[in-house]
Amino acid sequence: MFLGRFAHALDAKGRLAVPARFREALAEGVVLTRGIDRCLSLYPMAAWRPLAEKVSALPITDPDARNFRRMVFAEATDLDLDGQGRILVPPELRRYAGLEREALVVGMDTAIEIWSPERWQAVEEVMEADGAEIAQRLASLI
Amino acid sequence: MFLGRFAHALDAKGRLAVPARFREALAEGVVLTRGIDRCLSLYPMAAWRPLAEKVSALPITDPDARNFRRMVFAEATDLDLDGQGRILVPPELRRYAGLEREALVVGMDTAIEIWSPERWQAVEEVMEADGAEIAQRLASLI
DNA sequence: CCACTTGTCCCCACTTTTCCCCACCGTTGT
DNA sequence: ACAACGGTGGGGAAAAGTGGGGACAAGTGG
Repeated sequence: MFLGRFAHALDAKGRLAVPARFREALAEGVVLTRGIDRCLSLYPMAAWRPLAEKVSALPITDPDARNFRRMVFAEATDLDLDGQGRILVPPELRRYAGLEREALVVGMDTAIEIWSPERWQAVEEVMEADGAEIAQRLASLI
Repeated sequence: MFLGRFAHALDAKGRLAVPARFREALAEGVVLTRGIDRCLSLYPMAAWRPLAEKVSALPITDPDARNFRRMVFAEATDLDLDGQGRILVPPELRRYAGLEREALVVGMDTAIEIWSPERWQAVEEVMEADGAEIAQRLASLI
């Protein structure tokens, strides 16, 4: 269970420290991939497998499904934490998420998201302004 | 589990280095063949067998099935990696996929695809433009 | 049947990148 | 105040990618 938001630095090599309290759940390996809304998603291996299997099962006869699979798997990377509990974020993913010197590591219960501070702030502002409305609209889904 | 996208050079002899992290899963031999959408597909032998059996089982009475079968098997090659972990891409397949100096080796979970950079970019552009819609449409299949 | 040409494969060497390890520093909690 | 833990930074060893030379085998023509 991942909770909380942590500001960590990306060093010159593109490494990012995972909060110590998350590490135990990630010891079996992780998959880092593009998230929606220009953030990155980090899945523990156990959570990634069922997701990957669903995508793999999409009909190969459907051109859109083929391309969708390509985007999901081509941009994903399987990693292990290094001895210091860090992950290496590939340059392509760094660019996608707009990460430079600083990054926010955000617990999302079953997975982890990684945000550039600027983009995160934009999300926060939206929620601050329209949070009540948004919650109301989602009421039917819960 | 094959993940990620790697740019590697085809040398003058038509050899292509397979990313080191993929090699272990390919040690038992591989089959290289035409993929859909003008890329090449590289299957570990263990994944190829059931696929070949499915294609073989297609009804011989159907003209499309006959042609599909020819396309799959006639251009397929079974290979082993050389000492450096490379495969030799036959000229005919190189031409089919439009490969020249550079190639992208793309993990697709259960298999590997090989793309010319130009064609891959075209796929990326489609997904950038319509990715959100496509994802939404496919959501119903997942 | 033999010589020659062509293409394949194996091996070695070089360059670049990756990753592993160690050391430092700040913060937290005792 | 001190110890321990978590985060940050960098140097060096090992591996990966690339290129080319030479041996071998197969196919072709005389």
